[in-house]
Amino acid sequence: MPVGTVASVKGVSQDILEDLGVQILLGNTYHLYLRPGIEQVRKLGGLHKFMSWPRAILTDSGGFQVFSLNELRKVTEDGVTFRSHLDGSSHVFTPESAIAAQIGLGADIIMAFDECTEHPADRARTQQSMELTLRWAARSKKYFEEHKHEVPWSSAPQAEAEQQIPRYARNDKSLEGPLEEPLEEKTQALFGIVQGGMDLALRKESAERTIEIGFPGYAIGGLSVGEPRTLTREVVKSTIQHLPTDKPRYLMGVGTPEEIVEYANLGIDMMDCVLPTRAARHGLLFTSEGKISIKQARYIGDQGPLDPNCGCKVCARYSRAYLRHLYASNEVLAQVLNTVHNLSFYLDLMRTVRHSIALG
RNA sequence: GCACAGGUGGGUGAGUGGUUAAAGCCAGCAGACUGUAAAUCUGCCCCUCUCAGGAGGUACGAAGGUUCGAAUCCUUCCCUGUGCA
Repeated sequence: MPVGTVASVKGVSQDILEDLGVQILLGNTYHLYLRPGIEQVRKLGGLHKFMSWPRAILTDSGGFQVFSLNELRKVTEDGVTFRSHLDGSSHVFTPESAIAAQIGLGADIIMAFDECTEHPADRARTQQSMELTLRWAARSKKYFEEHKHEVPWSSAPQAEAEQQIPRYARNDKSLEGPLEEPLEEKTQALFGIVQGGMDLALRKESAERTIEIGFPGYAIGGLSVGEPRTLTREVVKSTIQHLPTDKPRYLMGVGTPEEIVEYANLGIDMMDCVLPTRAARHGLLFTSEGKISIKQARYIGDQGPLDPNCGCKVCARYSRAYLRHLYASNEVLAQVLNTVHNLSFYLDLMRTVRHSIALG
């Protein structure tokens, strides 16, 4: 899932994303809540319509932002008080308001409001944080069940609503990949999030108790927060065993090309990461032959394609020398082309993974 | 020719007697980036050694001088800009 935090995958337009075969995008409740505002998006017909994205969207609840904004926040039992990174104004998110916001945005998949436990954290702190996330998960679900029919597209006039119905509910055959039976109810899907830090026992407990609350999909959160990568893998490998195989299992916030293959191999169904898009903007490109820092002087006269084994439009058309020049010249086009390539590389990789799974 | 204003490291531009190999910015080089406060951030960026902490050399237009000590003060010269002839 490419990340489009503010209803924009930085550097590329929606038609490019469609051409790349992107099936689902990530958006962020926190950012959209601050600007342009949930009510504004709702009035404009929901996030799909607002950003003109006909396929699926997943919104993150804002739990992670609260974590990353760490000097600007205050966590209590009820929720989180934080200050806007835009203007310093004070706001409160609770499980209820985070879900209400996500209903207002109308994404296909929405996330329970969680606390992303910082790393490192001792066992007591990790457990206390995990317990809080569990209580918030129950509150998230309760609020969602009571309000899930209020999404913009479900309350819109029929014709318009049909257009805005998310892809998974529409059973859109034009998209690649096997499709399951359409859901009976045309509502959003609220996923729970497993926490528990780096403590495997707590991870197990968090998984079991989150399952007890009951969600149509489960995420593993609280990773990629500064821990060594080997530890991330260990926690995922252990945690996933406690999650049902007949529900989507979503690992939040990873990873490198090597890692996403590894995690898929462990059974992870969904992943999101800013890495391909951010790295692209910073001149770091992923190729079949490893990472390439296109800003390096060695590429100044390199007439070859970025990745000879890549079929993307950038590799088909432009040389490394040109891409380096665009980057060095600070051209916006560098960001566009680099992002197109990195996303293309990631999506190709995932297609290969799906193909491999299909082949057993 | 005269009168002002200037000449600082690849560029720009601070510094106007010692704590200055000389701020900042740009360019250049390298690195980081993993549920996006990120077109961002970090390091290097005169030369030579280095046990990486440092050591030595050269340097603020040129040449002389004053001084314990000069990019900073003085003299002459060269050059640039502007104005007047």
